[in-house]
Amino acid sequence: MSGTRPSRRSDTRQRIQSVALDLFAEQGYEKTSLREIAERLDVTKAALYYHFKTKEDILSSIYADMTRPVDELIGWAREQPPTLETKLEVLRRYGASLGGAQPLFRFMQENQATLRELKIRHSLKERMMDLVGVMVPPDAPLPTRLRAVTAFMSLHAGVFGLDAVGGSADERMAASLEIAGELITAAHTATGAEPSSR
Amino acid sequence: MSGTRPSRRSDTRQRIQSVALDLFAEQGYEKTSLREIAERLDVTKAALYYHFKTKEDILSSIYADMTRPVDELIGWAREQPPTLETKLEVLRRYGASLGGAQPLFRFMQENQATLRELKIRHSLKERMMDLVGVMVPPDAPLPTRLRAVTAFMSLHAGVFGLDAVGGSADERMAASLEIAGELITAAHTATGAEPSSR
DNA sequence: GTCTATAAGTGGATAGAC
DNA sequence: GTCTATCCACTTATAGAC
Repeated sequence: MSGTRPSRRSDTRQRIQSVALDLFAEQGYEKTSLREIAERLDVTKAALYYHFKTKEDILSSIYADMTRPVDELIGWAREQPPTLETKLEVLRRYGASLGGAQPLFRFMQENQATLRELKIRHSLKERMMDLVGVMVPPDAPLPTRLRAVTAFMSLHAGVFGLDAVGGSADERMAASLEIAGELITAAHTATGAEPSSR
Repeated sequence: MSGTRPSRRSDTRQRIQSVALDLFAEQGYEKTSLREIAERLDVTKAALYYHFKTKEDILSSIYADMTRPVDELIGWAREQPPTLETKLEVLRRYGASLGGAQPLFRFMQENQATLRELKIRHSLKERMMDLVGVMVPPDAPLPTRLRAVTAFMSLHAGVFGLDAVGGSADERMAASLEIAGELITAAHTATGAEPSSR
């Protein structure tokens, strides 16, 4: 190897992403100005424009970089046999992904109105439906599909937005996984995979 | 009665609220300008300022006027005996409230970041916890409390944001109530009210 | 009760020097 | 790769006429 790759490209780009995400998550996208981002980095607005074409471009790049794990999870899940065990594993991995990209997911959940207007795949809904597709067949009855949706919402609830309910982050995650597991189990058996004692 | 009350006060105030809510829900709070609201009503910005002190004041007034039913529901629920039947009735009534003030609740769900900064009781979380307090005792274990939270989230999911899951609004509401009912039933029996066949 | 006019400021974005 | 300087559209909000 002839060195550590000539293009470390300066880490400014990543520092911008990091600071921008913090501010976006804290105050919302619209209320965060480029001036504010630049100030916190001790550079000027014009410097931002060297690295990113527009404000929206900053957000898009963060989004693309951080959602890869979830996309990989969806890809992985589609290759597995649709057993209950697979589905429970998806829940566990998804929960872990949420933890890893917490500020981004929190931002996405709290700024849906903004994201709807931007050209970013607004992901919350779309990815959710991809995941639901892994959990239950597309022709499953409505309550069954909704059960799957609710399972993922329970995970989201456990990871952010529920400090009010108390407990540590780990405890909340464990509790969420328990509830999500019950919902998916109910949905799974309802699809006729293994008729339960009903 | 000496007439229909002197102060109809001009319905302009209400028309402003109505148009503003539409736009807020459609585009988000920050992206909606007073000019836009005024234009759609064929009045000028200054006219808005006659009826409301600030932009935020418009939103506050909408909020106050439309969330009364939920506050009343919480009040009602607190006077009832905490039976399972009471709790299921709370779910039904809450679902109906959501339907009645759909644009507002959708707005609140999609603009959490904005609401956090405004001086409005951001209600989504606070009201949710009030309702949870009706459903399970404050000292209930974490998974039990989280089950109650998830039940309300399921109702929200059924009312808005889930066109992707298919079905009519009525069908989604019925399915949501079913799932929410299951979660609350589990939480209820878990608190020792009536040990189930477990 | 609604208007015109304008204040005072912020936003995103660009040109061009260094 | 980062800066200075600037543009201009647009924002909330106010003063005061009608």
